[in-house]
Amino acid sequence: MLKAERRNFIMTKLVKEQRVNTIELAEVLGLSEDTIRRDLNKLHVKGLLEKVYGGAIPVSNKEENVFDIVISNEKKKREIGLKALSLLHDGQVIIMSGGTTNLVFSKLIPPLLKATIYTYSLPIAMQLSQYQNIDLIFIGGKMQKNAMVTIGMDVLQVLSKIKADICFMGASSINIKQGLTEVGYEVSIVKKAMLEASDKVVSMFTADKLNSKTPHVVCGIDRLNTIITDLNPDDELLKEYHSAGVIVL
Amino acid sequence: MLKAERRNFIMTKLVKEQRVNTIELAEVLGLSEDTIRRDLNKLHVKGLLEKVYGGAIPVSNKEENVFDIVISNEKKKREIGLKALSLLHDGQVIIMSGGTTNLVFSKLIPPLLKATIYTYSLPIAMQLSQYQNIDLIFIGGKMQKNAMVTIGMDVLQVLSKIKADICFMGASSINIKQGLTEVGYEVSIVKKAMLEASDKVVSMFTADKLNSKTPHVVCGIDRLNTIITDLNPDDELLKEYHSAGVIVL
DNA sequence: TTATTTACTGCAAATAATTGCAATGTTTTA
DNA sequence: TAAAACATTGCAATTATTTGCAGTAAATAA
Repeated sequence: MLKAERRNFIMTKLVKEQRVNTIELAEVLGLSEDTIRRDLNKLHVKGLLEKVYGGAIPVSNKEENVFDIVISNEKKKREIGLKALSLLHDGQVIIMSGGTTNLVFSKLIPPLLKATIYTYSLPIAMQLSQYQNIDLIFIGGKMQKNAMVTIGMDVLQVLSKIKADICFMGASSINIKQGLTEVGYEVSIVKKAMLEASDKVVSMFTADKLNSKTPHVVCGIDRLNTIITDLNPDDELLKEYHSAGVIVL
Repeated sequence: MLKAERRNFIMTKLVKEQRVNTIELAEVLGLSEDTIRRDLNKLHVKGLLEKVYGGAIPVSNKEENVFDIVISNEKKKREIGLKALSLLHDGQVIIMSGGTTNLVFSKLIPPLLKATIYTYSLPIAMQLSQYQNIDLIFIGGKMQKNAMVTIGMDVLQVLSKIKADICFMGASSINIKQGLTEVGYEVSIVKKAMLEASDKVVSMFTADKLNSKTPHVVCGIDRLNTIITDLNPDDELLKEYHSAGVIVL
């Protein structure tokens, strides 16, 4: 592990847990406490954290910035996104749902791809707005604040009027029996409309979502053309999905 | 393997794994570490990666992060925003245009304000999405990428159907004769629609926009109820506007 | 206060990076 | 075509960085 990686690891842990402990870090990283302390000192000098006796905490006066989106499991999500790139082609009409997996994917899109992309996620739209050859259409409506996506009638109405080649859909949970399920009712409705509007449906999610369930059904797995996870496609966990006729990447 | 190929290989691996290790690369490519280091140096000089002890990591893309919005004259814009706060009341229906002045204003809104806000700007929507008591409606449409706002028919259609109490409108340029003018045609059209949809129009801009002109007319100054700048309201520069019946804050 | 835990400092060993140099291969020029 | 100029690569010597350890200092807890 490179030093830079290690410092990243520390910062990520700090953001996630709002504190880090010197001894614990030394154990986890398999290094001496001295080294960890030196890292913490460097990060402190850079103003990235506040050192305290026993470890470190986030810098106190750092005002909460809505534009800093914390992505968990970013590495896994990047692997997923890289696999998904093979599904992109010039000229496609694409619908992208929200979620951090799709956000990571958005960052990996080839800079010169020519495509039309519909989305209803603010962060994804911001990310995609940097691509010069992409026609980007934001699906307006009432904002669901925590997820930063639009929901409701307006969204459904727009989706009912478009026809896309492919749809990249995040997932709260998936299992063989119920298929794709969502935490929120409104989001499940919107996702249903996305399905209807797309020829092909690709669902991307980290393996921890496999074989879990949330309240609102979106669709059975027979409705999915492709699923992409961070696992090897012939992992035991994915066997059932493959048998059910889903392409597993 | 050509040198160019090799460097491509390194860059690809770097993007995929977010790190490369000198020794590992030397093994994989069957070359000495020295050669790899020379490659990494070249790529570093070209700005394609960040060299660190033991290998390299991607260039810290903090600078080109779309989520980091650079705000010029932030201090002045904050002054303007603070003045504008007096115009906010619970229960209002508000339309907010884009621009960094409005973005700064958005950050200053009292956390508990109860209001309905329509906007067509991605950054402003992201900012406003943190307020729990604000009903936020994003006006969808085709994205204009540099400004990160939606434009076009869809936007006009939504605006034609709403009625707001107040509209906070940024400005490219303003002068006594032509009034408010814009750089882009599409944006000027959208702003006209905003005017029509609002009882009251407030325009906020830094003083450097005063007495300047851009190609596309939005409206005469008689159409503005209030203008807010970073100047003192009875500054000489604002006299004419005051005489024309505009409230100057 | 004392005991205990945590942090800092200098030092040495290990690891990595840089530099000059020579051998080899490639391109340009006469 | 041959010679010269240039580029690439690996090696060795030198230099720089990182790391853990030991001793000591500082902070916290009892």
